[in-house]
Amino acid sequence: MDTYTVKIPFFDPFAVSESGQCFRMDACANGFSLIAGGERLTITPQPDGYFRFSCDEQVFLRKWASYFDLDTDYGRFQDILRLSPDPFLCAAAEHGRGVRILRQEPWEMLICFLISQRKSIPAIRRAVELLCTHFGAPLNDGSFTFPTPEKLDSLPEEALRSCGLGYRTPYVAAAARSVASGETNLTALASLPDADLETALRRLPGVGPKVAACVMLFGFHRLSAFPRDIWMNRAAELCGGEFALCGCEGFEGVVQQYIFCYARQNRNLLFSAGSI
DNA sequence: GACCAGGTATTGC
DNA sequence: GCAATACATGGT
Repeated sequence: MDTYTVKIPFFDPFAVSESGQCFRMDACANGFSLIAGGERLTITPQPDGYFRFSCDEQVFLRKWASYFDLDTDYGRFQDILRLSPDPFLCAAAEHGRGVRILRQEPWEMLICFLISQRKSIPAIRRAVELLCTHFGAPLNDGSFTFPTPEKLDSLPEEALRSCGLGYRTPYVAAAARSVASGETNLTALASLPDADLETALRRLPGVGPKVAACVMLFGFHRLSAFPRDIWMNRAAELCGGEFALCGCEGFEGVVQQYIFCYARQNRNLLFSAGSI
């Protein structure tokens, strides 16, 4: 088995797996394992900030270095947030220092975040996994890739519904139809400026401001996108209603991920309502 | 068995 | 415009 070991700053696979941006990354015996781009990858943490990946150097450099966004300087984000006037942002950034914005596939992000609305993260993971095991392509280790637009488009809605999609079933079906037919060309959308990309995504039924922002941030690497979810609203209340994001222009989405992880990890501490 | 979940579309004012 | 409401199903 080929492996490649490399030192990566500002990278914590656990933090990434808990960040809610991906739904197919799990803890395993050796560390963490994920499926993306039609392949499984295992990440084994090593001492002193090194990580061992289950692929050779060439594949890592060609594929995974980009996936883990190694060209982006997260140290700069950390430096800026450390000096933020908002103590909540300082704490969130420190807590989330190992989070990176993965460069995931737009199609997969579109479907995952259509499903995500009013579902808990465990429920999202379950629905996504059912979609993959039922309609994805098998890998040699018994797992499955994320299904293609053509595959989902070929299915009766009842087949989609059986994966627990509920009322989101027609949203997923319409997205599959639009992408498979070429009406929505996700590759072409990648070259649009942020505002036009958002407009195009929101033409799809079930894509509102929050889902569009997630697809932009996690699928198109638009780091300015700031998905406003219930965790942002809860956390913002602790900050007097709104976050002080001045100075964070261009990487608001990274800040959002820091806040998301921090708020969820400390839900009992921060939100004493208890029932959350 | 309530209650809530990475929201959105629709309706009514 | 903006507030209220329905929405399928699963996790806790």
